[in-house]
Amino acid sequence: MIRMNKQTDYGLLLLFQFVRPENRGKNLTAIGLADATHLPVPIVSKVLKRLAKHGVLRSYRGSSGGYRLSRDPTRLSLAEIVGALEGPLAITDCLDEENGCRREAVCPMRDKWERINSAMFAVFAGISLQELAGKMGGHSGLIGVGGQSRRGKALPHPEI
Amino acid sequence: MIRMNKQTDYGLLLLFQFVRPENRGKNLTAIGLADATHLPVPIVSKVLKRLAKHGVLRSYRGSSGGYRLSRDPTRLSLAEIVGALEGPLAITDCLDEENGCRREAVCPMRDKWERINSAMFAVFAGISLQELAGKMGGHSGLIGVGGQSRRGKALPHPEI
DNA sequence: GTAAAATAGGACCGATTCGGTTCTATTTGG
DNA sequence: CCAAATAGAACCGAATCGGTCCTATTTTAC
Repeated sequence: MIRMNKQTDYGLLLLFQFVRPENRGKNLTAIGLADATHLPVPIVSKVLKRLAKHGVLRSYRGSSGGYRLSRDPTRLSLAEIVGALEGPLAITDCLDEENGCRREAVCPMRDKWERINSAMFAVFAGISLQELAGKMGGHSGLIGVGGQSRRGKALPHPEI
Repeated sequence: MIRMNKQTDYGLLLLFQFVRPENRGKNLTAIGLADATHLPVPIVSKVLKRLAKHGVLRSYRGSSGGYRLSRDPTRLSLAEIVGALEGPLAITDCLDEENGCRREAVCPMRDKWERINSAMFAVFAGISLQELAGKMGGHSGLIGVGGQSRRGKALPHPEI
């Protein structure tokens, strides 16, 4: 019922690379990351661009360019990352100004969806990239979750 | 990032009808529900069938047949409803026995996704149909949410 | 100042999924 | 036996997804 698309999956794998101690403070390039993760370069590039566009990564052009985290991984939330890769959370036709339902005053669903969505968001917002990337050591906001991507035949996750 | 499809939306609207006091204990038919909700009959029928197939509703054939809730609405969770309409929660290629990632021992994502997924599930499991259908009176598990369906141009939600 | 290395951004395509419709059983009650 | 109802599957167009490719643009290094 909740489906995480593959690019989100790839994106997290890539972001983990940035958290590795030996990579802290370095610019990582699309090619280098593709090599490290064994993912195809075009995909890596596309995902990185998207992350940069939404402020999760900062990009630097030119030779010796690349990407780095826009912030300390303790301050990058899963909500932000997933939001960058999957589009805005909780866009419902109900809430959409243009096509949306014009019967807010009567519609019984609207406020309920809003509340449910906030609860979901809170779960994601409470998990930092650092926690995700870590060895699950320190307490994380994780209560217990399981996730996905449902279509396509995933490339196996390479070790990071 | 989380997207609820339209049938789930319709499904909840339909289920709300079953919770209305004047409908308690009655068989409600697809045609009757379509009329009450102003949704097209085929869609209503399809959604009801799916809910029945997954045990949210119980169906009765023949004339004077119809549907009713399989359980008291206080004991039907949103997790169950959404699961019925959107398919199993948290099916990831990672976890899929057939095509899935064969590197569980190494893969850094698997347990994290599992935990995140469980957290999401817990949010949905903690909300009953009764709470959703209610006037938001008594305390509900809802912390605050907002939701959606992103494609298609939704029919406006009729009053229930 | 020029070449090389890197990102930016969008077009594109096949495959899948989604939303919705329709048709044919099957069951049940009168 | 007929009518009313669900069961279930096939089907179709449209939108989305996963992935590739191509053409700017920017920046560094020489």
